[in-house]
Formats: sequence, C-alpha cells, structure tokens
Amino acid sequence: MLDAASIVFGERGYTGTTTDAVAVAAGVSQAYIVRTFGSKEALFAETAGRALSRIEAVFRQAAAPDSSAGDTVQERLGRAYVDLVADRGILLTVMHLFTLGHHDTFGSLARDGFLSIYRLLRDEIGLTPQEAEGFLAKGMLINTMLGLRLPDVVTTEPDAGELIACVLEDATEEVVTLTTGHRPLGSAARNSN
Amino acid sequence: MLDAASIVFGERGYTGTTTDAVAVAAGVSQAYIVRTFGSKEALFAETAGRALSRIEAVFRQAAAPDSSAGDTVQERLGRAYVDLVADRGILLTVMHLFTLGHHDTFGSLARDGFLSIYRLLRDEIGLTPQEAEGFLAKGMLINTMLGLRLPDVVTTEPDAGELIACVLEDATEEVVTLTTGHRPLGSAARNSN
DNA sequence: CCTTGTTGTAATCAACTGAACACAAGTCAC
DNA sequence: GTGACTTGTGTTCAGTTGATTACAACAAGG
Repeated sequence: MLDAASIVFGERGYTGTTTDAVAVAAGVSQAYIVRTFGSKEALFAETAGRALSRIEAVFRQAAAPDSSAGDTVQERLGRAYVDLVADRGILLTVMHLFTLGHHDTFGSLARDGFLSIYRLLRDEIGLTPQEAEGFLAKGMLINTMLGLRLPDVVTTEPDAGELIACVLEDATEEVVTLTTGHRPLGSAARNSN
Repeated sequence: MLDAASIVFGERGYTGTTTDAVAVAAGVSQAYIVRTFGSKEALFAETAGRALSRIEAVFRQAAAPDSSAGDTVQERLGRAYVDLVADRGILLTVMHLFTLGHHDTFGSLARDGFLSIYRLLRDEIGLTPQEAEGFLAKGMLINTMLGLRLPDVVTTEPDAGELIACVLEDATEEVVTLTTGHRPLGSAARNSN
C-alpha cells in the first residue's frame, strides 16, 4: 500500500491525490486505506517519511567505500542517485513534499527532511558546503526534469535529449529506459555494432 | 487578479488552490474569477504562462550588456534571478507547473516552458549546455528552498542559513529580507558599524 | 461453541468546490 | 431615455472526496 501511495503521490502531489486513487493502485478499497493510516494526512506523512529514509539510506550506503576502489565519493553518489530514479515515486514524492513549506503540518517535516539530507552530505559523507550545494542543485534539476516527464519526449524534442544527456552523462540511457520503457534515441545504432 | 492568482498558486499549487482563495486574495467574488477566465484551468494556464513570459523577459534583459561593463553574463543572470525572487509567486508558480508533467493539459505546457528557458539560455544568451545546466540546477535549488520556506527558519536553523548563504552569496541578505520581512541573522551587527 | 481480534468491503454522509444562473448597477452610444 | 454592453455579486447546484459506520469472512484460543 505504501508503494502504491508513493507512486500516486509522486505523480499528482498531496492535494492532487485522492485516497481512492491510492486504493485503486494498491488494489484495496478506499475505506481500508483511510482506516489503516487514520487519515490522508497520516498516509502522506508516512509515505514521505519513508521516501526520505530511503534516500538517506542510499546516500549513506554510497558513502561507504566498500565497492571497488578508484572512484570518488561524488561518482558513487551520482550512481546512487540513478538507483533512486529507478524506484519510481520516491524522488517525486519528496519533491512534492518540498513544495509544501507553507503547509501547517508538512512544512516543518519538509524542511527537516531537506536539511537532514544536507547534513548527511556534509557531516557524514564529508562534502564541503559548496560540494553539497552542487550535488543538491543537480538533484533538484533531475527531480524537476522527472516531474516534467522530460524523458518521455526525448525522441521528439532534441533539446530535451541534449539537456538530459548533459546532466546524466553515462547514465542517460539507463534513466530514459527506466522512466519510459522505450528505447532512447540513438541507442539502437550504438548498441547494434 | 492575475497577481493574486500567482501568489496563491505559488503557495498551494494547482490542485491545492481553490478559485475562492484566489477571489479572496484578489478582492472579488469567486463567481467573477471563474467567469472572467472561463475555468480554473484557464486561469492557471494564463497565470503560469505570464510567469514564464516574465522569467524569459528578465533573462533576456540580463543578457543585454547595457549595464556598466566588467561583469559577466553569469553575474547579470544571477542578479536577474534575485529580482525574480522579489516578485513573490512567479518562481513558485512555475515550480508547481513543472511538477505537472503527467497532466493532460499542463504537461506539454510545462515541458515547452522549461525547454523554452533552456533554449533562451543557450541560443540567445550564448551559454554552453553545461553552463545552462549549471544555471538551471542552481535555479531549481533556489526554487526548492523557496518552496520549503527555508528563509523563514534561517534564524532557528543555522544549517539553513549556511546553505542559503552558500547558494546566494552576496544576495543572501536581500533574499531573506524579501521573503520573510524580518532582518536576517547577523545583518544588524554587520550594518551597524 | 463462542468470544475476540484481524482483515476487508459496501454504503453512506457531510463538507468542499468549480461552475452556472439570475440579477443589479453603471456606462456608453445614439 | 433607451437599448446594449460591461462589471460584478448572491445563490444555487452537481460532482467529488475524506471520513464514518455497519457488516461479512475468517482465524485463533480456550
């Protein structure tokens, strides 16, 4: 049920999501959703909290240099971010949470979650504030492009493809395939050799 | 009325905004809002379109090197962005638009608007794709922090202040004052000399 | 058997919300 | 002054939505 909620909240945001839509996605009744979590607010709080925890866990794991040496922390963080993209819903749910700063209930939750990630990057992973800023900025740009569904139009909008490739570099194909299901432009020619 | 709509949509997003809330903010009746613009969808389309136009106009103006020489395009663009922050609602309305990629009506409007800004930076202002990416990323980070209302807690959360200062540098004080109305931490000591 | 608790649904309700309608007041042309 | 048009409001309505309640199926324990 939380998985379904994550996907639906990620697509439509908090106010745009009905408990019925989550119920349909989860394959249960709307009444059951509401009774299980108490309210729509509580459901979103739990969904968003889980998404934040997952992001932090993935970053923490990327910080541990247990993988084959030779790559920098930044590179490991970048690959970790691509893994997060695969988990459809998490990044977009958090992005929607970040637009709720004015909300009575979720405002502080959103700020705490954001600052918690910043502290994780700075204190545990050891990035400088400038490095953390750059990483966060790139992440916000990726989240925005995901919210725009820019990968969907990569075949019809060459500029979208250029920008995505510029941001994601080697991970472009993987992300486009993950988020659209179809084969990205030009990959066939490159792979068929 | 569009000014009021921009503020309200920027705070609560498209689905979170009622036509009545816009009407109250504009000082007219709800019926008048709906009849003037035809529908809530049309109102948001016009509000978001105006916000996009304003952003593009400000960037275009920053590109023209009519101001005193010696500063780079990047610096002029940065100052232009701070000007946009002052216009409460514009950046946040556009940010909400950018989360509507899945929407039947606004999805393509959002993608077109975003790509239009990218093309403006690249073709008219002459940034390389990498420079444009960096500028957009920083912009998305600023938008996110505005949506979080991070400047509001700058006095109680030192890390928020650090991050904001890291992103905005010289413009920190100006932005915090603009978005909160109160005096940012430490500005009194620095100004009272 | 029977009580208790869990899992789940159908039906219903009250509040909210976008939209429509009728109508009033003013303005302007002629 | 009178018909037409604009500006604007009060009222009402139908659809949506979060939440509640009553109820069914089922397992477990004693």
